[in-house]
Amino acid sequence: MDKQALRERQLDLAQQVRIPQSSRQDLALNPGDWVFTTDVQYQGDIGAVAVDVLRWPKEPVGTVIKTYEVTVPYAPGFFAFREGPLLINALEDIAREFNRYPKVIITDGHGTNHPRQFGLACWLGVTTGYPVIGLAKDTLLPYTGELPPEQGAALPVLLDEKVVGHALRTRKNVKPVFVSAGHKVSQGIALETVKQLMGQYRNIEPMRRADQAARQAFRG
DNA sequence: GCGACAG
DNA sequence: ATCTTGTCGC
Ligand SMILES: [Mg+2]
Repeated sequence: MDKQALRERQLDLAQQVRIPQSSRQDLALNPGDWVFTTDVQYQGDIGAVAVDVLRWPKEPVGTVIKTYEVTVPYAPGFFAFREGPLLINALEDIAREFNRYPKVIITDGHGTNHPRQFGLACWLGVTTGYPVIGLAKDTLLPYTGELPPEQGAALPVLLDEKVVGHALRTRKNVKPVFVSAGHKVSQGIALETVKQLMGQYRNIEPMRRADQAARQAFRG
């Protein structure tokens, strides 16, 4: 598939994305709910997927590591087609081996903060039906305004006057991360959920663990 | 045309 | 993302 065909595929699938407008249909996390956070490390054509499992709001349960072959090259704006299938594999393996299913998933990559409002978190949500939140360290779209230096400060990211995500300062005086809804969660709840997972570092706690674990897969 | 880009 | 340990600075 060429770029234009992939763009059309994204625009088509984007029709299936559901971002709740009323709190009635929004994500509601209760104590003990399962939250999965994913990250992937790449080495050649191998991808090591790490899935951090936690019970809301703060109890780390463990991290699962799985490796799969990677067949799709990276291209900005089309990241979902590369990383998405690996995440599906990992979720299927976890379901089979541990009989465990997430209430929400947090991905290392954007949701609606995307030129066609269809980043990795949207793709994963539409593909699986799970609520998904996108979390990335850089943004393709600009945010305007002066982001206060304090931890917890946030500013919206706009696309055609629509809020498609937020810049969130997870640590004082450090470059923000970017939070956006992927599927079945509002921008506001996505932001609040990530805020509650902030720790001492720029990366939220579960993403740090996933990053660390995936990295570990290629060492010893 | 320039620039610049999730992982 | 990867190549990669110690070192510099807030
Ligand atoms: Mg990553």
